Amino acid sequence: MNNFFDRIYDVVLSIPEGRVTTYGAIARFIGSPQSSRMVGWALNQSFTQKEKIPAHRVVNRQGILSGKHFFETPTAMQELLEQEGIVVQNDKIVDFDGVFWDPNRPE
DNA sequence: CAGTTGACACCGT
DNA sequence: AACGGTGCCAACT
Repeated sequence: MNNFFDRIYDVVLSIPEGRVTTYGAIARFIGSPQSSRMVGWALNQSFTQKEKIPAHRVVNRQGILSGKHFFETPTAMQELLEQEGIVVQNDKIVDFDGVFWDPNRPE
């Protein structure tokens, strides 16, 4: 079925609270570093999936909340990240490097 | 069945 | 350093 997406979901769900990851990191984890776009696609479908995907923990390589527009409210993603303890400013994670979590290198 | 899109990333200018 | 254009894989129309 969604073998590809399922793997992406598994990674996203593996993101610890207060941490975030990038599309490139996930794409590389699934074995397709060039398929970063697929990660975004999977997260787009994540809303249709039964499983709850913390898409707010996934940002682009710049640490910018690129998908905030996809949430119910444009501020929902930022609010959620702030709840996790992540500092977000101007739709961008301030200490992105500090909260960045690599699926291939969990600590 | 074929064409276009898509929450990105990387290289070149 | 910043901006623009190209490349990638799979799904959607």
